[in-house]
Amino acid sequence: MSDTKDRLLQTAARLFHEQGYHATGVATILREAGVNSGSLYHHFAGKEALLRGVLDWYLDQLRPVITGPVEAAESDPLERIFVLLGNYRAMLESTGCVLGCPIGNLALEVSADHPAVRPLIDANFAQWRAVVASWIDQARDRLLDDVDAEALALFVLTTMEGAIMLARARGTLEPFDVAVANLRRHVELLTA
Amino acid sequence: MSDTKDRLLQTAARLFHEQGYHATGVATILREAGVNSGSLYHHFAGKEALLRGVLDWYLDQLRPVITGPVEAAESDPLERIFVLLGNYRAMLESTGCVLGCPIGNLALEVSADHPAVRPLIDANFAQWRAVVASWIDQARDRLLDDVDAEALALFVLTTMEGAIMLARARGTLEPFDVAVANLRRHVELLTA
Amino acid sequence: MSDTKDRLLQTAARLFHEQGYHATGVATILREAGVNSGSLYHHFAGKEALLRGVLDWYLDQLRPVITGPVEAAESDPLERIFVLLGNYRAMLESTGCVLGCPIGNLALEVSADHPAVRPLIDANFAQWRAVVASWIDQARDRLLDDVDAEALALFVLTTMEGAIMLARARGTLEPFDVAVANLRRHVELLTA
Amino acid sequence: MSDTKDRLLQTAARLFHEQGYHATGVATILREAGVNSGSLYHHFAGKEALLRGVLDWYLDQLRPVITGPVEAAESDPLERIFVLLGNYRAMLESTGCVLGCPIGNLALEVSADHPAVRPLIDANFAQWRAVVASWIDQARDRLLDDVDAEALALFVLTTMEGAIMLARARGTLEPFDVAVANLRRHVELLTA
DNA sequence: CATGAATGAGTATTCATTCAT
DNA sequence: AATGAATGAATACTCATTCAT
Repeated sequence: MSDTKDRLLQTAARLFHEQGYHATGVATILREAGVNSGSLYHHFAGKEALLRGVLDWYLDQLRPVITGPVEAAESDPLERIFVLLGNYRAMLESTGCVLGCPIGNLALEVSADHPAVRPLIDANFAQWRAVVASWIDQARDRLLDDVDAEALALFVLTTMEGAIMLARARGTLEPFDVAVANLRRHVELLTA
Repeated sequence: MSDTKDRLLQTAARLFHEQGYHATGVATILREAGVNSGSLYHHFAGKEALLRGVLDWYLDQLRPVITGPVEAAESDPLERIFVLLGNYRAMLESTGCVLGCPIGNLALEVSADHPAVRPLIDANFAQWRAVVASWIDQARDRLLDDVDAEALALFVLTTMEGAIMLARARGTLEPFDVAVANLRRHVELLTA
Repeated sequence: MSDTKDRLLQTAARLFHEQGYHATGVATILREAGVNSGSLYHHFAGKEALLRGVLDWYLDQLRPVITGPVEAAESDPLERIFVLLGNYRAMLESTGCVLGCPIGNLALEVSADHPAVRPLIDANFAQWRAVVASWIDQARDRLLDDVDAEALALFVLTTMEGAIMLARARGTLEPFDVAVANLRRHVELLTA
Repeated sequence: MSDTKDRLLQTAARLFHEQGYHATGVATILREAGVNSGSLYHHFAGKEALLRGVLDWYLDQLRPVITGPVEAAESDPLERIFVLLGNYRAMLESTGCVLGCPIGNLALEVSADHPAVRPLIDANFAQWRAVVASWIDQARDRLLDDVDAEALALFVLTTMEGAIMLARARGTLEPFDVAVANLRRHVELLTA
């Protein structure tokens, strides 16, 4: 991948995360990436294609950057869930509860009117969920028999996305922490 | 409240919900409300003030329109939670999983760069949560002693917001239903 | 004159002086005067008519407020010129060289495209010049025979307006003081 | 310099001179220059930056276009002053006393609320004054010993700016001619 | 592949003014 | 005389995109 294209993707990813898709102008991406407008349209069909490129890139990064390190750092499969959530908490904390999950931000803003983008957002969610499901599956002998790993993984994801949303709205970590505490209680009840 | 102002609020509420805040142009609001540009700025200081008006209006509507009917239709306090979630499901279903919670849509898009709006989003979440907490509190003798009504109400909210987000991203109701099923299981475990 | 009309005139006079005619919006005048838009158009035909009202008011004020006090404070007719210029200097000084002669500000901005206003600006200049000419005339026996009082009065006025312009452009009183020093020298040469 | 940028500068210079800064809309400049709105903001940061560009351009033009021809046409240094003033008189005459000094017009309108512009206006005045001072300096042996070339040059400038202002307000050349006659008398007295 | 000028519809907002009450 | 909502053209400026070099 050319350096220019890479710089565009990283800059766009950051700005879409910080400001959202519509609030981020192409001119801002170009300026901050140090790229000319002509070059953007050489590498991407337009702003939406750049967004798709960003979501592809997130998908590639998910295992090596997001879930892989959690697996390396924590061997207990159920505990990995809470280490992962703790990492998102750390991002919220270090940014004053401004930056949460980049996919979640885009999901609500872009799903409705950009049909070509929605599958990529869904794919990111699906892979995140699949990794967490694999962890739960590894702990299936500690869980009640009727626990569905895929379903519980989705519940982890909805909790995280909802928790980030409320933490951003409040401007404090409290909603995030309360939501995660509820989730932990739920997992404990399922392991009783 | 004047007719013009009311029409602006209702039109803006609908468009912000359907398209998001940034993707909705003032010109579109004016055209669909049948209002001249000058009149908007007679009633509101600007687009952001209009958004604040919308969020104030949502707050006023919450009990009479959202939670009140649930209380009228269902007497079991815990079951009310699932009736309420069912109503959001119905909105998703009738719009092809496009329209979910109007507050949640705005929370992620606007929290970061519109500091004057964030408290109003938080207030909407807080009041929703307070009503649900009051229901849980009414059922406290059926719940484990250590259940915190406020905390559990927040968990209901994060589940709902996360569930709507995933249903919109997928374009189907499945994630919503799976999340709600998890939540129901959680409540059942707390009533054992 | 009604209180409302008076307040409009005084507020408009101040704002036109501070910001200029085009840069002052009617809405600002109304807000700062505490008057409704309907009332303005009851008393004046429009913004330009308000400006004409201001210029009429300046003309009324000229003798009682501008030149009268100079005559009361200084008996030497030639010295009165420099007392008068000193008063304009004081206004420049107390406003950081921002506010000079209100008529001069408007003359350049409005003469070209508001033909109904120009005669009023000219009348203000003419009356100012007439008063100064009367002072010079009182000192005619101390001046060279060929000194034309009207002509010299105009020279005083051009010096003052040019001096204010340069002081505003520089942001210091130096150009004003230098110009007045030149003028004093000129008067001295004419009294030799 | 690109053709587009040049056309913008020349058109803006003309319109700012004819109508003033605030009374000239960006749309008018664009229409008369035959330039698209986007292009203006490619070359200039905004309307004020365009004004700064105009003032820079005036500064560049001052010697080659304004004072240079005077030096070529008239060898007597003191007489050059009156040739220069005569050129401004010709501009007033050919435009029905509407167009005077483009810098003076802007000085009063823009000095107060556009701090970034003021130094450029001052620079134009300063350079004009410096050229005239150099002429006076060349005639220093014909002038009284205590004549300060810089101070007298400023007096020439204030006279000219004040004279143009009054000629525009009156709509005739008479105030200009009277002011210049006074100035000529002053110079004669200094050469006695 | 890069450059950067050009495009022109679109943005939110302000303008002076009118008018029904 | 006063009120304040309504009017809609005009304001300065930004948008994503195109294209000749």
